[in-house]
Amino acid sequence: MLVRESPEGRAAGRIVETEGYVPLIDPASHAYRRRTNRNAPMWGPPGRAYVYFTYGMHYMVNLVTEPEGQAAAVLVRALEPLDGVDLMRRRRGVDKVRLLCSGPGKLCQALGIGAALNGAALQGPDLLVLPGDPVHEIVSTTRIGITRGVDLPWRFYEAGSNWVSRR
DNA sequence: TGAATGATGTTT
DNA sequence: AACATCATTCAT
Repeated sequence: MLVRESPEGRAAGRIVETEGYVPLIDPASHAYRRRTNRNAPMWGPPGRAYVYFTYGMHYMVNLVTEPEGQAAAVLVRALEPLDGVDLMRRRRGVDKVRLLCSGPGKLCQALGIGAALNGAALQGPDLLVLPGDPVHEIVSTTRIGITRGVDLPWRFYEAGSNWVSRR
């Protein structure tokens, strides 16, 4: 479960879809080659967020998972909205709950995650990752929206979930 | 229900 | 020039 605390209130959801990105062997990873200014948080200590801006209008949030220097991260692609649904609606300008967090750009907008949270602690005042209801059956597929590393089966989602980015 | 497309700014 | 996307539009 991913919790976002802000002055506007709390918004939270259960993580139901992710993608893995690793350095050196994964051509789709921002950290494929080396440390750059943008991907620096991926190379840092685990337990922090890597937030980046893409397509001129969307933020994406990753959870840095491996020890310093290893640059692996998990992209959060979809949440099952649990808390602060009305706040999410306001931020998204959308009514249907199904559309609030069913994509990496959508959930960042719904939770108010932007550049200010790049490098933020995942056990901090603004972001919090907690155990949620367990995911019992996980499906793995190839990743979405990439042009390299297309055969690596590193997208994972909860079987039968209504909240993932593709039905 | 699905394919095509434009929006928009940073990175390489 | 590409990009870890989304909402809208137009076609089936």
